[in-house]
Amino acid sequence: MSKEIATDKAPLAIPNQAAGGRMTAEDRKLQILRVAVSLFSQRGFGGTTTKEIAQAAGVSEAMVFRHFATKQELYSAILDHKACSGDSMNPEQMVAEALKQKDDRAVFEQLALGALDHHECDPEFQRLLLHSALEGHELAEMFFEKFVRRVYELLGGYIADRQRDGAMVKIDPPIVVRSFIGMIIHHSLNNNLWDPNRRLLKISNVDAAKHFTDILLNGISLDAESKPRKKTSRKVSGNGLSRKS
Amino acid sequence: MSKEIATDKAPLAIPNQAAGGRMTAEDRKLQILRVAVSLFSQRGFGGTTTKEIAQAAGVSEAMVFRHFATKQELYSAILDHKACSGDSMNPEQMVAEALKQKDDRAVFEQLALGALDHHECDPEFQRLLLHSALEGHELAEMFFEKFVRRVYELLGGYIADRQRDGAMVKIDPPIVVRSFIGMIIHHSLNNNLWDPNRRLLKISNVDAAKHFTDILLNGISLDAESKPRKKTSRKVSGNGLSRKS
DNA sequence: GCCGATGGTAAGTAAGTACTTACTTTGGCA
DNA sequence: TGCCAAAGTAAGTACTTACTTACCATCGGC
Repeated sequence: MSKEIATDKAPLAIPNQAAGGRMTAEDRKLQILRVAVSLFSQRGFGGTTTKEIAQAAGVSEAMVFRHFATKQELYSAILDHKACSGDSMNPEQMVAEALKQKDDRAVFEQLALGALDHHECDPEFQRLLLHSALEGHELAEMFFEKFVRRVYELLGGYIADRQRDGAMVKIDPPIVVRSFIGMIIHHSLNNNLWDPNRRLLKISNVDAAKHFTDILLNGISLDAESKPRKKTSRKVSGNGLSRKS
Repeated sequence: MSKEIATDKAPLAIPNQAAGGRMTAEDRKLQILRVAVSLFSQRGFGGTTTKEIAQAAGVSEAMVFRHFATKQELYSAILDHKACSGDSMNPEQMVAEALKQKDDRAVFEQLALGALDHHECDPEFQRLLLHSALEGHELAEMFFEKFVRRVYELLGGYIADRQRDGAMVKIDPPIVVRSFIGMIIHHSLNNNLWDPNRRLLKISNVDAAKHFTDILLNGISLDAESKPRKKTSRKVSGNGLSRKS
């Protein structure tokens, strides 16, 4: 009662040909891959059977194994395809111009908007990535090394630069990066996973990017008293646990 | 070659009695539950077999089914136990004092520190919750309703209050909450899932809580020029995509 | 010392599971 | 037209899965 296949016999997402018809090997392989992406992202690797994949693609199980030697190979092919294909976002070129001009607001806002849009139009990717991270799949590690680390270096480097310029407070740059990426990823995760119908917060990506950038750059406090803004890192009083009045 | 049981025959985490010995039903049930928590959090529901659970607990598979009628029931019992037991953190009482005194820094910092510490000493919970959210288990929804929503109401209410006081800029409170929670959860997720050996950022929970609070309250910019701090929500210039010099 | 309740098990079963084999259909082209 | 490589399948195989059944072992009370 819980497991229902998206399509019972009619194949979904046929690249080149009419439903039910015979396809070229390449087209069929791509179609199986796409179907598998959808199922894996919904149920994870262990939760998806090769039979389900075949059914959803409208072919026999043997066809799945003609194109992908093992289920594991199919899974890897998916993550490869997702991670390496052109639709993967490229942070460097996305903010290259803003970086050059040292336009802080544009740097952060564009990065946030790019990530939010990307996650919105390809929510499967985030689920897939989470599944593979939880299952300890090597491809999650690869994504981390090839993408996450790069973003940290890019943004962290820029922040260090701006600190030298005297334009930003001297907090360890990785902490700032983590804070900002945290706002973005967590927001996407909320939209895609926890709260898809936006019960807690309904906001456009553009506005979200703006506000996250606003908060990062300027904070939310207004009373000047609590803002000893100098170039040294601010010291929080004591342990911050019991300040009276 | 990939699946290894934590213990091959010696049971782990025996509550009351020596290994191999006979236990009371209650003790055994609790032990099986604990073992299952560990396995489910590592491999997820679909990725864990009842045989593995039995082996790790040092009993026969039949014992698992004596205490829990089905695998699903065991899973639910785990999430129930995790969500309802006393070790679940209570945000209200955690920051009650700080709220009363309107000590912004203490409110956010204590909440952050509480959450980070909680996630650190019980990393299984976060993994379990993610698995159940991805698998669409009802208990994820329950957690969301009973915990996440409450935090949003608590913090959001406080922020609205402080905005009325003229102490905070007028951004929609849920956005501020999402930003802050995002920093915290994402940081925990990095520590527990993506980067357990802290390659990108090595920082104590106390320091992390301080810095996240710092950033939220004060931002990172130093140049006064870019900070038109008035009580109306700041307007980001144009679309922020191509500002020249 | 034996007895019933309870903790515990060995050895199943039926329904999956990933993956294979031996076979049939089809479309393009010499 | 006829042929053959490639697309496709039905029906397996060997193994694992969640779950059962029928049977022991041990402990406390009489």
